[in-house]
Amino acid sequence: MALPSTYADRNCSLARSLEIVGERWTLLIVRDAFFGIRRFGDFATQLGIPRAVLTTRLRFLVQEGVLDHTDGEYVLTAKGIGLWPVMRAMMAWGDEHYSPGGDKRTFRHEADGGRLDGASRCSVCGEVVPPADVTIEPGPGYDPDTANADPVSASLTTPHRLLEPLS
Amino acid sequence: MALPSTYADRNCSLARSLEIVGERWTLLIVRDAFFGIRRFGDFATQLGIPRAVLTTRLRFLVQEGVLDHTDGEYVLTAKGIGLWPVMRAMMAWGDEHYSPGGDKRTFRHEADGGRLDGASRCSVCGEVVPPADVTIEPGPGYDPDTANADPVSASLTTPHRLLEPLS
DNA sequence: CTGTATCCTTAAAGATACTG
DNA sequence: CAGTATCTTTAAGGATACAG
Repeated sequence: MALPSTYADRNCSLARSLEIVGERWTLLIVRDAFFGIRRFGDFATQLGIPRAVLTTRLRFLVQEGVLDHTDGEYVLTAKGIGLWPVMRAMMAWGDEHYSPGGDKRTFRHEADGGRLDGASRCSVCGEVVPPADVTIEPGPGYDPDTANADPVSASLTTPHRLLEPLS
Repeated sequence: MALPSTYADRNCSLARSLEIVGERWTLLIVRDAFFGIRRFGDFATQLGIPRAVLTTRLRFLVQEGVLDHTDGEYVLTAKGIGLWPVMRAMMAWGDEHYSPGGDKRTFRHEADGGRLDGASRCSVCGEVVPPADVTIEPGPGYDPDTANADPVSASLTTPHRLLEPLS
């Protein structure tokens, strides 16, 4: 077979995680879920992912307990929210090495307005802040010119709290 | 085209990172580099990756400045070492949700023997420990039965310091 | 031991149209 | 708006052989 679903080395938790979220598109779907996207069509337009592929990915994430599917909405479960440190670590690395103008997005501790570092530690209170208490806004490196023009993307770049559905 | 090299949304540092390390096998190659593998043949046998694919991946990682290729050895650059938080976050998520017997591997602060959490924070001194000061050993959830039998894998499971070449 | 080079096969991406 | 259904194309897995 060409693309077996399993990496040879299952005795490693990295390989195991990659079997769940290592496929193409998957982490971008999870990211959008953190940013407030919940509906099939919104994922599709925001990501530009083929709808058939999106169907497969969403179904798999629901099956694995990363997303919950109720009333046509896909919402992160506690297990899915547990992926936040992964997202942040990847974003921080990308910002550091591929975004000379500064971070693409700024995350803040809603309670005190402190900036969060790559490990979600607040610059004001020093605590690690869970995603439910985090707000997102465009960062200094965000480039409006290369952003998508659709309404969904526009909602995404409006400052708001993580995990809350888009208005 | 089926698998273009670029995600639509480049205005996101996560998407940008995934363009570099989001391809199949790539993060496992980086993991093995952290664990001390440096030679083409060792990557190939440890991962069971087709040699042609390995060639492509290594070349790309060198081109992107994640690996340095000198004297037939592939070694992580500072930029590559910067991926450690990503690796750890993914391992921690996998351990939590897919390794009921406990963590597959234990990471310790070599200086004081403290255990490191998913953010590489030491349980003894409380500091975030860089990979060069970290030792790796099999964790409680490590299953020797499902481990590879080859000498390379055996070296990997022997307690040792990260980034040091295998003996 | 480090790669390249074939050749075959298949999963899955992309594009587009369509159904409930 | 949610999701299927086709159809074409391609990356990459698997096997194997070979060159420096």
